[in-house]
Amino acid sequence: MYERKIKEDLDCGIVVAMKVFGSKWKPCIIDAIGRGIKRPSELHRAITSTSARVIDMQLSELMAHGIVTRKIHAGFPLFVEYSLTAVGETILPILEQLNTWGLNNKHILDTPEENGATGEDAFLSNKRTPVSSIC
Amino acid sequence: MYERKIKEDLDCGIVVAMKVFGSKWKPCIIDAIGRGIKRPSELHRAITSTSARVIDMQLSELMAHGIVTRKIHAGFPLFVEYSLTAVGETILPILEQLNTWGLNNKHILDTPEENGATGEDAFLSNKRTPVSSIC
DNA sequence: TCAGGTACCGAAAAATTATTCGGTATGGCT
DNA sequence: AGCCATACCGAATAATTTTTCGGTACCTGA
Repeated sequence: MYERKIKEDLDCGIVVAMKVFGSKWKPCIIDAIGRGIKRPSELHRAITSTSARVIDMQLSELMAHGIVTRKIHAGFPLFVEYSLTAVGETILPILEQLNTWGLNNKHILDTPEENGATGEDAFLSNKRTPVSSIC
Repeated sequence: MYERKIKEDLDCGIVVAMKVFGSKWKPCIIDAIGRGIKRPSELHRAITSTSARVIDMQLSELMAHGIVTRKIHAGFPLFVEYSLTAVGETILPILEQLNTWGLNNKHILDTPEENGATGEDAFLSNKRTPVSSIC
């Protein structure tokens, strides 16, 4: 018989942030909306690494947490537009840092072996890649 | 019969960053080591929201990715000390931002219902909490 | 009425991640 | 030898997240 022994600690800001936008695709979706890709069909086309269903689900979670809002444009053609809330906007600079870090350090995931024990090599080889993500 | 249809896209820095330190406990571990909590037994005591096994496993992944190094102090008492590599250090400012964001917005996870559609209320109620996490 | 675009959702399966339990090994102390 | 503290690991299970498949519904123009 198993029984969960450990309760969550929501007093840690990092834990909170990871719960709100730390899933596999939410950062990419927030990033895309921040770049002006706002319609579901556009998002589905822009984020090709996952399925439309996933994007829809994550969008509704983001909406439930007040990160994005949904506006229905009636008329024709009927379409929907997601936008970042004021809170959602505050996530963008963090995503930019995450993206920069990832681009500068993507070699880490290249070869499972060969990790300079000191990390100095990796540090020196940083390229300071300009920011731009297309997940 | 299922068959994976979508391949990963490691050209997105955000995806890379999330893979390297985006798991449930890695940010807390990196944060703790950055604060000088370096011995496994210390980490186990400091991070009470998860088990020792998890911390050990995550540490070895962080080591494989060149984020931390392990030093064995022989003699008595024999003990182990983990330290951040130069690359690992570059993660700290990002964690600080994540923590600040989470502390400022933890109310988001409070009530599953009641989300101001605009997010303005949440924005105005931000407290700009000073940074400090004890996961 | 039918095709085509848009937006969405339910449910099952798969994949991933986290957790628990029960070990091993080393060295010092009594 | 027995006990304690340290550090670590294997394997089964649980929990969570992601993915797939197969739908519904609405509106328009042909």
